[in-house]
Amino acid sequence: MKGKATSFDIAHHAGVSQSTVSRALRGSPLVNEETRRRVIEIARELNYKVDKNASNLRAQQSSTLAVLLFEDPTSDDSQINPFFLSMLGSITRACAKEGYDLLVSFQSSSNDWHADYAETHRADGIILLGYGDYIDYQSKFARLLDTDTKFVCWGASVDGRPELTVSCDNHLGGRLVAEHFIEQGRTNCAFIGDASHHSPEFSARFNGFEERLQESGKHVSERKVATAISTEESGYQATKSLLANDIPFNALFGASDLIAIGAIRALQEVGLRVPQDVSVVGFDDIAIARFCSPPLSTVQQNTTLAGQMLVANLLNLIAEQAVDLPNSILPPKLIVRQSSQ
Amino acid sequence: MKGKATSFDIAHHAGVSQSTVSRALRGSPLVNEETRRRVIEIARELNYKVDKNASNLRAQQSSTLAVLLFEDPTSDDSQINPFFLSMLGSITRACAKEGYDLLVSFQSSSNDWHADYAETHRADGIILLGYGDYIDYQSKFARLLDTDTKFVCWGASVDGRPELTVSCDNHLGGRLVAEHFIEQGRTNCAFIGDASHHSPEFSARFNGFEERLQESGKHVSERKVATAISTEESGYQATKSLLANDIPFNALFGASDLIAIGAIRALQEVGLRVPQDVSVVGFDDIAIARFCSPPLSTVQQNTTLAGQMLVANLLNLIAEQAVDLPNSILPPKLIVRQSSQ
DNA sequence: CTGAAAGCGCTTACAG
DNA sequence: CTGAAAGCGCTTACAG
Repeated sequence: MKGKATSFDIAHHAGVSQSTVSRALRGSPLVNEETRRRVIEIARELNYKVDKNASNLRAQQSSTLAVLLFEDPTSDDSQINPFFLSMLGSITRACAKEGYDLLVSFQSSSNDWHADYAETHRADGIILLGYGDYIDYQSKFARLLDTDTKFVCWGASVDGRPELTVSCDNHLGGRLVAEHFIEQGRTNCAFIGDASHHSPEFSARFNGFEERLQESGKHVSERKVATAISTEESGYQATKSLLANDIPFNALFGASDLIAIGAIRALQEVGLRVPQDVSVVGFDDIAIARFCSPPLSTVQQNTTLAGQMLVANLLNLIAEQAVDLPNSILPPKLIVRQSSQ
Repeated sequence: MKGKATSFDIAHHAGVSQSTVSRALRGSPLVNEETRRRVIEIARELNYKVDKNASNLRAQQSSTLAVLLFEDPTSDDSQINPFFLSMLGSITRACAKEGYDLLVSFQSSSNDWHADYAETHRADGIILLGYGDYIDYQSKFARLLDTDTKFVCWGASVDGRPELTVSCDNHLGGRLVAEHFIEQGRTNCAFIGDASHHSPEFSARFNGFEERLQESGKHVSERKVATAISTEESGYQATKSLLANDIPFNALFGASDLIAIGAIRALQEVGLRVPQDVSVVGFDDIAIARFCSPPLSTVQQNTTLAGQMLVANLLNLIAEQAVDLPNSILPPKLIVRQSSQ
């Protein structure tokens, strides 16, 4: 009878009805403690485990969340941004703590999302992760809202539904970087990333950065901004193109760590020293940042907290409870390492 | 009727029986093509999706695999070894390609594994990932075998069941590193890792390394071996303790990249230059290896292939088909970077 | 090729 | 506190 026992088997052995077995095992108060003990004991002996498919079907919920990790369309297929991998880790832990299983799926952001986890009852809700095109997303969000799918999103905000988003205070993060450069007297700044409205997170970082600079009477010249997606290679190429313009700068803000690391490679390649000639700061604080050369200054996002909040907010949404908006914006923290001092 | 349609609804609209709807949607040949087209069309209109809980329950299988990532008991809770994260990525892709969903769970290797994914029918099979204590694992493997759970394991072999393992040829990997050191005339070697039988992968790397050295009439003195688990900090500490012995060496093999990176930090801290004074090679080729300072030479494991094979072998196991053993050992590849030349 | 029916293994009103 | 019964939404023999 290896791994095959059903609640009827337990009921038979315990001399009670199958309903009672179910109640006892689910911790229902409607069951005598002595009976419960006996049922639990027998269930253990027979190595009985509740069949999740059956209980999910009956209870019309799956106790499972799904995380969709969508990748930049042009990014290297094999390399996932370590930042999101780290988020994935904290989401996994947060789910486990809440007694939920976690389904993981990678999606290329160019395709339609396989968002039918909810519709097929495989998951009660969905967590969306990824840097991508904001404009592109809104229609996909609309489809999710249309099918009444419960979801929360990291970073990109959903039109008119701020409670569906958890994000870092990217604007403040950008300000912190500018402040740091100002303190060092490095105000001839370049920015590598995407300052357009296609990348809400990157542009918020840029806007905060620019805002703080302007408060000091400085600003980032348009000619010192180059567009890049969040990969090392893209950061490298964008910086190369900037250097080709032959316009000097003494500080560079990369919209993500991967971009900043690529930028450092491009700078070093033409003989510029980091930080002596150009001070470089990234964003994310991925594990690599500590170990690259020179160690990278960056704006840290608290992924542990982020994962917990994504899960907590999603579970609230599923339970149809109000989600506490103000707490869903996490504070960034500047980490100064050698690349900027 | 948003997202609520059942197969009966489709049947009603299409003027056929519910059985026919099910057959049509599952691609059964027992259905007229014209009928099928109509059913599919109506299903799309009504945004009907098959309820996975119901179909799983009825068909007694879940089309889901679970991956258990167990972590070194002493490793930092927040940081998962990037190597396994990368494996996780390739497993996720491989699953998707096979039409399977993937559940992810982190387990601390000290605890009992929550291996009841199979018993509760949440997953058809389990993939085990992690560096850990081999001795400790055998009893856990025994329990899985006992409950007739389908599983495959990365790295650590299961007593008497070689077909359940996919791994890198760690012994050959160790040989490659020794060969590289010999070519450079760096044969006064140290090893940081765990050469005991508790860590089968690490000790295989060590044994291959030692074997090749001995073929050249050299060997690793016991006093130049220090034990470490796969974290940067542990590699750092182990190297410190080795340096404290004041026995010189001019080459160091770290059993994993994280260990090697910690070793480099320890070496540089006491003023030893890498690679001029000590040549360093790691194992895994995690993303960080390319970016650390100096860039780390290492033995690359093909995680994409590894993920595919783990999934393929597990699916074979589930289908009760013979698993092709010889192919389950992947070739390692030496990547030479600055840290060793 | 199609339909009526059984049944997967639970949860949960309903009735005591 | 307990039991008999209905039913979650499918898949799949069985009978045409």
